[in-house]
Amino acid sequence: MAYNPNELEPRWQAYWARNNTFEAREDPSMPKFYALDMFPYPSGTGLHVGHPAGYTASDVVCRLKRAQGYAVLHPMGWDAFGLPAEQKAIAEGIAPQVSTAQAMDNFRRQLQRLGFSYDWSREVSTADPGFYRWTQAIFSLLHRQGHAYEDEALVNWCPELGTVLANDEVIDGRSVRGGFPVERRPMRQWMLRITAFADRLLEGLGSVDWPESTKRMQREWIGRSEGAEVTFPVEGTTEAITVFTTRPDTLWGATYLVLAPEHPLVERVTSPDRRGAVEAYRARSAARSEVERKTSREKTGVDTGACAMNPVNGERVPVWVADYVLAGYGTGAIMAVPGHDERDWAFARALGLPIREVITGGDVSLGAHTGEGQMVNSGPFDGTPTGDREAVRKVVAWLEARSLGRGVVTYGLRDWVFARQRYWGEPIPVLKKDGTFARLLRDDELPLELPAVSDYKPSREGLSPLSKVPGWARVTDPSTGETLEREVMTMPGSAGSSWYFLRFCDPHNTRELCAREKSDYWMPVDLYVGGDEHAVGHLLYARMWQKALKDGGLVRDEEPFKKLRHQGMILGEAFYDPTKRHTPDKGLVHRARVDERDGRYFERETGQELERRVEKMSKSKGNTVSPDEVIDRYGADALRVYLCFLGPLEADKPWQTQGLEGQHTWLKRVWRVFFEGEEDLPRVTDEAAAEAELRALHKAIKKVTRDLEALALNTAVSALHVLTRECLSAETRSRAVLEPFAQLLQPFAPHLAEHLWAHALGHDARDGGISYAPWPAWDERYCVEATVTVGVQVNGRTCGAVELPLDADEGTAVTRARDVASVARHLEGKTLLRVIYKSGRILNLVVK
RNA sequence: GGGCGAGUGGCGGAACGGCAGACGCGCUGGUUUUAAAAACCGGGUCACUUUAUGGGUUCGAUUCCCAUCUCGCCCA
Repeated sequence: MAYNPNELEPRWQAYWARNNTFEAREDPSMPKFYALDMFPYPSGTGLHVGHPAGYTASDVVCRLKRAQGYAVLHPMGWDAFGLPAEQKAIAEGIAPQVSTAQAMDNFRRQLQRLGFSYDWSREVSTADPGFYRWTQAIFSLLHRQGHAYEDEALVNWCPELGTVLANDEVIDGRSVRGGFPVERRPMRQWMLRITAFADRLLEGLGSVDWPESTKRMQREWIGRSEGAEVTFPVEGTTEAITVFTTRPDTLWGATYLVLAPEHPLVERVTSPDRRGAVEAYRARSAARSEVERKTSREKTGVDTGACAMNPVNGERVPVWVADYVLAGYGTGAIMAVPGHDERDWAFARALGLPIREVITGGDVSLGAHTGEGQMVNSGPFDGTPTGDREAVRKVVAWLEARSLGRGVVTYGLRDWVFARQRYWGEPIPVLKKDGTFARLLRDDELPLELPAVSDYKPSREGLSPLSKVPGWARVTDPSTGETLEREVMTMPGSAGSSWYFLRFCDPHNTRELCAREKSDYWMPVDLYVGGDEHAVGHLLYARMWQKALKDGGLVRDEEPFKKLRHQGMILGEAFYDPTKRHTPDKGLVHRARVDERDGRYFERETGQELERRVEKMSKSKGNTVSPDEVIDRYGADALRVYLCFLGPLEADKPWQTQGLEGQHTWLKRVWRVFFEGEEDLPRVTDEAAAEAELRALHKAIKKVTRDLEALALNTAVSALHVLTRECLSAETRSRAVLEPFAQLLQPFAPHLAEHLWAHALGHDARDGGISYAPWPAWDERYCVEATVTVGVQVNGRTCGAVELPLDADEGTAVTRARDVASVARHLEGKTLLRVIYKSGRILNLVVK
């Protein structure tokens, strides 16, 4: 026989399951390692090969860590609530409970076929009442902490889906799922006060090992800006306009004020003769979307006829209304400093308003000067340099001393809309009386389970389907006998995922969401792997919950995820008919209808030549590859190795089936290192290994170990390729080399490694297999060579190489280099000016 | 418009500021075979003064700095 993954892999998977090989056990005497994958939404279409790309990386690291003596927690579960299952329920009448359970079974089966070392005894689903009972308990905690409140909020309302969507569920005014139009509409909502955590969310980023780009995105999302609120009295009235500015040092350059069209003062300050124009303008801007208003280059606005007084110098400044000012930011009103702000400058230019220089260093007649300089035309502050925000601090102190304004901090971050008008989510554990909050459910009333319903559509008014379940929506309070109503909104999809990592530490606890001793042992997550599309959503929400739970004494750590890495996407090929570029599907031709000839692609029926593009894998593009079909042909080990080998973890990588075949071929060669002949007789002997083999081995141990710790899986695999080649050409099949070889292989191709361990190396399967065999250590003596090839450069250009002892001195090196013909040629007739010699690296001869 | 990241053979990709192209795919010659596949052994890949382009720093730049172009992602 030969290497046969389809026979061998299921056997070892059964072996791991039978022996609970990957069960995580707390052991205070051992260092711990918690590796977490962002758990998937179990969709009906199953996994494609993009999913396991990240899972393989974390699994490889877990397998290394176990061998290195860590107690490893590596769990998997399901982000089971969500819109697709609900849409399916509306369309086909299949209960989400049923379709989700089926999808979970399929995902679990697919993941298990890949041989991931998950502790399946800790599997959780966010849609399981035993889980969401605690999601509800956390909501109650947040409510008690004052972080959950009801408010009218402008939300993204999608009439077609009958629900409110999060900002990241809306793109270009349409729903991400379904592409239906979305409108802004005020609605009563549950909100979570994530803004209360803004500073802690910023500070925490300083202590985590995350990609810089992700940290930056969170910082920008939080959008902290320091500035001042300054009040401008409106002439002839008792009203005053409060503006927010990040540049109080430019106050003396304010030549007009601008109110957002929605600002409540607009009505009260507008002079009678301007009322008509202002009303017309407000109506017009109400029809424009926020995005449109922010991006439009054309600056429009109308004069209200009112004048305000600049409190710092008593000047009269006109009050305008313009929609480049947004009601939701700051106070909804700005002081315009056209000399030093680009939008203000463009607006002033367009409408003929005065522009004044108050900071030197630019020419305000040509454009806004936004850089630093010295304050001028600024009364007592003339001559103050504006660098380092020192001028800002001085002006704020001056304003505060005269009660003209105060220093404030504003945030771009908005509170978190924490409610959906839909069925398939966690019920919010709240009872109401006559439509207003009565009380939270008590602990002994949880979980508040989702009732079965027959109709999954929202009501006409946009209320969740739960409102239509009479026996559920109205209840009698057992203690008081009062008739109360249940909250019929459910929680958003981001609820369960905001704390699931804690439940994995103690998944079966019926008394607490997670015992402190368990979370204190396992948390924080040592390695979190997932897509960068969650950079600001999930990763911010989860951090906020962690902080709230810490305040409640339920967890110890301020930050849940110590180290974060994003895996890139696996891209597939998609084919397009260039003549149909403007059709709705952009000329997409399904993979099954494409023929390849000489590296060109043609549509089978029509013969039309097609354009090949590498794009994200998706069902709709017909370019997905299922792990099942790959495993059937090549085995899970080959798939795992290929995913590791393809390229750096964070990079987007195109899938090529031929590349996968290459890794399958490599595993077959590994097989032949350990077995020979038709009968697969083990070749391992107890004879001593040759020096060359030991060198190859120890270099491989060193490279694989270091690369794995840096998550450079692709180069680690290439080191194993090299080791394989050395072993195949070696004279001996020494156990001293092959045993560590199998161990190095184990993280990548665990099934094959187990097989080699048991059948080629003769380990008793009752001893627990290869997973916990101590990771081999390398001996540096075998990693350094006695002689090295050193490149020789003349004037920085490489023109040859010499073989030198590692400790050769400069003189020897130069003498030897002169003997090399290609070097001598470059030296002919020149004088040697300088020699740069870095032992073992380079010899550079500078000549003239 | 702003921010970030990336441009290296036919392809995926390697290279602490030091011999560019490890490793793999593809291609190709051979051995074996009735033939093919598989397997094994070998080969170069005219990219060649060269890592998108132009400058700079340096004895030396794929690597560091500046500008330009192209692509991707995010924000607006």
